[in-house]
Amino acid sequence: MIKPNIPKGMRDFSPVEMGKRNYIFNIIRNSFQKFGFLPLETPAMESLSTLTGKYGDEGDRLIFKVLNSGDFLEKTTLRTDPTKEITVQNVLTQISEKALRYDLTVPFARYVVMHRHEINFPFKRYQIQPVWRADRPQKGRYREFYQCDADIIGSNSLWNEFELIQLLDDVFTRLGLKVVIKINNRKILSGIAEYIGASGSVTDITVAIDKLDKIGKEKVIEELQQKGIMPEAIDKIKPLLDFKPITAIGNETSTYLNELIGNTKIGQKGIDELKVLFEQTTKIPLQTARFEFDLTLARGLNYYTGAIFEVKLNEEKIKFSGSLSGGGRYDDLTGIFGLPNLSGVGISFGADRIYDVLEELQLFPDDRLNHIKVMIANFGSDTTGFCLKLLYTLRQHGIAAIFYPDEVKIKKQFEYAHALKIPFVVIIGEEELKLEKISVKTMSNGHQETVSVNHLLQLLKGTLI
RNA sequence: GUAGGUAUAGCUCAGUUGGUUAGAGCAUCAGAUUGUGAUUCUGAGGGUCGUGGGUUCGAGCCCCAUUACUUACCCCA
Repeated sequence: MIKPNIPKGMRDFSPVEMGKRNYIFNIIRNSFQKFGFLPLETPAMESLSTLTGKYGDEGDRLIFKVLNSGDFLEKTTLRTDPTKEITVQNVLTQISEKALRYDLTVPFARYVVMHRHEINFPFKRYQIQPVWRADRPQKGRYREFYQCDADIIGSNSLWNEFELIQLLDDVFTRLGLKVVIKINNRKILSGIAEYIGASGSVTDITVAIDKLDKIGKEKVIEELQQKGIMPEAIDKIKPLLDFKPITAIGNETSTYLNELIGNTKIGQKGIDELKVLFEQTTKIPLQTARFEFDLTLARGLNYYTGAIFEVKLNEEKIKFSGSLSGGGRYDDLTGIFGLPNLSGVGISFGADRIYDVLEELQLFPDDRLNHIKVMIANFGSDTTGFCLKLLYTLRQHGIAAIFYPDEVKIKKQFEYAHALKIPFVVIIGEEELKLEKISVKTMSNGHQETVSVNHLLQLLKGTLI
């Protein structure tokens, strides 16, 4: 006998959990559609070459590679070709040519390039699918998890950024979660890098700055030194490390930012973009989300070039450090696939993390989680005919109904209905057959009455109180 | 990749300086109640104490190894 198990970081979802997960997905999907995004799905596997090099060295390591089919060892040249050194990289390229998707953005870029002639730009698409990462699982981190992405590609307009901010606000408002939407602009960070004479190290600088709230100012400076940033350059960055998130950009902030970026064109553009978004959010305020500019927000993914977003939980009751959502503008994601100058901006919701947070805050609504409305109890073959007819009628009226299939003790049948949280149980025994009526019990309060079929339909449709 | 923690019934966990037959709650099943769940009462089943070795008269407990799980770091949703 094999002891049943599932691989590390993988999870089953029980019916109860699926009810909760669907609640989240439905809200997100509904918002996506409301904002005019169109659905798209891509396969679980992509060519390995599509994925590698897009997520940095760290990301490449976390891609799940799929072994080639057949006798892949026979086909390798490693044993016959003595000039080829046996390294992980060399072996890998010969035995694996496809991999599980690591996120939804890169497959989307690949799709856009492949279908560029049939797509109407600007293209707004949403995609809700699992992604896989060979990460060490821990709290809030899984090896298989769902991303819910919305991207607009083929438009440079800042209105897209603003729409995504509204979309974030819409989703988290409807989920009942208090969040803060943090925003920054990679152009400002690039401007700073250029000004301090370290343009080549933008990624190193952003990655280091991104760790600020975790490891503190001193350690960030240490890391910058290790990355080979000149001491005088680090001195110029130091004021940035004392930056505290703000909710509006006044004159004081502008002056401060201008000093940090010097006179760099790109830095100035970043500041301008930021100002437009803040102006918009004062004209059309967000429903519940707090909107913050955080100069120290960097985000690791290195394809971002403009605005970057991150959503964090803003609840006093619980601590949850991971981000619930994130995204940004990427100017040239499709360039690597041979389609340059196509700008896009997108966001991604982490459904699994949202689940964990809603669970901890007990914010899942009780209703809607079980969709079965009524169970017809089984009283034996004499009544089965009538029961099945009623079952058919109920379903014709769009009511989710089940018939207890086995002729067992009534007690057991009620226990079953109770365990499944089915709100109504219908009883049809000899007495009911004689009267041509049915008895219906409301499980929440124990009330039971004998009624006509029409009355039952009205009750189950909620038109009776 | 680095560093900790945990492993005892289906689940959550007790288990005294190492001492005789390893416990509780929940869950399951049966009954009190032959047409009624959630409450109450009674009873029952369920364990090679993760695995392998060592110390000891004696190990769930101490030591070593190993595996699995888990948390933090790195990175990220």
